[in-house]
Amino acid sequence: MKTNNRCTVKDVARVAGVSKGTVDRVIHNRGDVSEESMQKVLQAIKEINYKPNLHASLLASNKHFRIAVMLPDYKKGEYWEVPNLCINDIRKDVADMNIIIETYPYNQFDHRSFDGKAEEMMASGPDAVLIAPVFLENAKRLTEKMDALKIPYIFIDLNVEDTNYLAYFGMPLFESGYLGASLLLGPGRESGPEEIGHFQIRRDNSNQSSGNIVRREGFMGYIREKHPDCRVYDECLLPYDKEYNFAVLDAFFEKHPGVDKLAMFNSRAYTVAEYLRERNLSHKILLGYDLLAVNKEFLKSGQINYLISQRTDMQMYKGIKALCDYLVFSNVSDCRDNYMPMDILTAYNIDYYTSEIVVFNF
Amino acid sequence: MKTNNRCTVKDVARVAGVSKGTVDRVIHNRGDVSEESMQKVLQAIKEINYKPNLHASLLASNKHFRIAVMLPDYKKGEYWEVPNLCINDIRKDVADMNIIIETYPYNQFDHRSFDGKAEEMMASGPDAVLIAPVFLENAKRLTEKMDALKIPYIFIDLNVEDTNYLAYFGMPLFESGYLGASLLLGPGRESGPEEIGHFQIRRDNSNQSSGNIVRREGFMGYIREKHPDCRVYDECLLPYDKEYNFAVLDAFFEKHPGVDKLAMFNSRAYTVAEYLRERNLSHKILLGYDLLAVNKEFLKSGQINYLISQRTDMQMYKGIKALCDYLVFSNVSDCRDNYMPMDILTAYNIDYYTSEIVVFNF
DNA sequence: TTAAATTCCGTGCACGTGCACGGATTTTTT
DNA sequence: AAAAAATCCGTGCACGTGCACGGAATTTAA
Repeated sequence: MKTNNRCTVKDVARVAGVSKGTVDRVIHNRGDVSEESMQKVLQAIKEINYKPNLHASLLASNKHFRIAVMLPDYKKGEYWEVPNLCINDIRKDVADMNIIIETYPYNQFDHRSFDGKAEEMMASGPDAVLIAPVFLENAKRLTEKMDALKIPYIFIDLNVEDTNYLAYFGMPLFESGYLGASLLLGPGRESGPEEIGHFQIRRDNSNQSSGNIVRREGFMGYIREKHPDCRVYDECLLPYDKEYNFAVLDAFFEKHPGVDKLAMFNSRAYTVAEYLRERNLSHKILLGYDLLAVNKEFLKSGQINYLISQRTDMQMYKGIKALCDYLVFSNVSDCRDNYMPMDILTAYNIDYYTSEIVVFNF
Repeated sequence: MKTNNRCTVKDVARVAGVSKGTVDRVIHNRGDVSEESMQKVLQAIKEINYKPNLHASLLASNKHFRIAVMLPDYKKGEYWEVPNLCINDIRKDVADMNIIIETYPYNQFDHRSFDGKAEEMMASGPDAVLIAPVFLENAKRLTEKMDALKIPYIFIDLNVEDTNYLAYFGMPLFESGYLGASLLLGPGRESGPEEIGHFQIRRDNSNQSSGNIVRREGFMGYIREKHPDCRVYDECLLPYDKEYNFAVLDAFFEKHPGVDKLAMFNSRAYTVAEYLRERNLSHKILLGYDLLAVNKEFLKSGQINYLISQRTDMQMYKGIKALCDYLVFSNVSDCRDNYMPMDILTAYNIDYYTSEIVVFNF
């Protein structure tokens, strides 16, 4: 416990032989400074390695930044629950830094809902925006308005190409499919034919971006490269119709009794896991994505063998952090497209898969 | 961008009908306050939901906390390199919070070095200490001195039982062995005999804590439970003697030609990986621990199939954060023993295994 | 040569909290 | 009853930066 001795504007002023007002004008290049004084001040700053005191600065300039967040709304246990819930934590974490977060949740199945919330959001006049752009076209239209007003924005989870986004944080989709195949087939596998089942969920809205297609490409890429004699059978399920799905799966396994390895490229692996449990087919290996609570249960009970996950809360934190850096310091990260780690989860490491976030602002 | 309107001590004073000095005395319960005023102030604080302004506080009480860090010194590419290097980042990240980090690196092969650095460290009079206690006995003796001076301390990576540590951050060793076995044997394996090789590194200093023994127990636990007809053969290597090790391995595989799955419970899987490459034995499955640069290379080239890793930098961040919370707010986390996630790394997700740290303090 | 405009710069207050000092009131002692 | 002690509390300055105001010095206009 000792006392501070970092140098201040007053020190800079003394060294430069000017007043602290002049130093201030130089630092915030606010004009009204002669070239001579400017050079003296810059020299002094460098000489004594002056760094502004964040606390004094934040205290004196008593301003708040407002960040708007547009995420899909959610039902309990669904994919978007975690990012939504973690907003509250983030809010607390950045409150001390004079940053206010406002949310504009939209219906992920209704693009008009997105447009409505976007309008509402723009009307509030935010300083920066974070968006999960489920509706690519609508999001793209929104970017044009933000560009016009010079409001910086960041994409989460999905990316909208050819826009002026400040940064993007998400999973590498192709690679996550590739990784999935490598897990399902395992290392040291002798070559030879093998049958694999792939179940997708039918989508009705073609405007929605579908990362699953890219994942499947990655998956097939691995198989083509490493085990070209493997065969993948696709089948289509429905989001919530258990009876229908069970019938489809019964038919599928009757037709393909040799299929022991199963993959799903969305977050609904629990659908098939439920089937495997009820039909006593636990020997089949099932791979899924995203750590929903129900997926976690099936992972622990053995119906799901691998889950590939990313820390969705981390996307949020990194996104907000990037916006803060931009707003407060005009810092733009050198890396626009940021891919999150792909975490491999099994029954034996899932219990220790806790939050990795460290926030140092008290 | 709008202006702040959070309430201040002045507001509390007004509501409570006292002066801000009295409010201050209540907040820091520094005595000299009548029971009556105390109650009025507490009531007022609750009523208007007063939260102190961190920046004003940090600015006014111009004090610095000093945290001492005792880690093993390292050679490039070794296990302790990452924690050591990340200290510099942490230092920057906490500098704005009036926290100074001082390091006392010791020789991890010489317990007298530990004692010497410990003495030096204690002489400097730190406010808190973070320790990686490679030498359990020596660390234990150090804790007694720190207890006497009421200096809080935290353990990293290894834990010293029966001490008053504030918190511990590390990998769950037993479970990491259990997980390793589950990966090596894979899901959906039919029961039947199988031979597994385990290579340890000879240690000469019994005072050094050895997590590897616990890891092996976890490994064997899985095999006993799930695949009791598997057989594990142990073999002993030396840290740096390539010629000796190759001879040992040659003999081992001549004796046990059926062994195709290999495990090492320390960070030196690269030793065996090098052998496998030179002898063209890439079909054997090798499991190791800890993401050294050289292990990463062998992972990508296929000689190592699985690495189980933890984010060692995260240990450091969480440890320092816990100390900060204690020093600044007297906050003690409800959880003393904190186990880090066990990350499964393969050739196909390693490239995206980047730092997950988000620091919000600017 | 004087007045007006321009350029440049110093002064001083505000932000909200920590803390030292000393004053006012009450209680205890002699 | 007077003096001493103890208890309680208000005032005011300091922390380092942001920013507004106005003054001094210089240049331009009249």
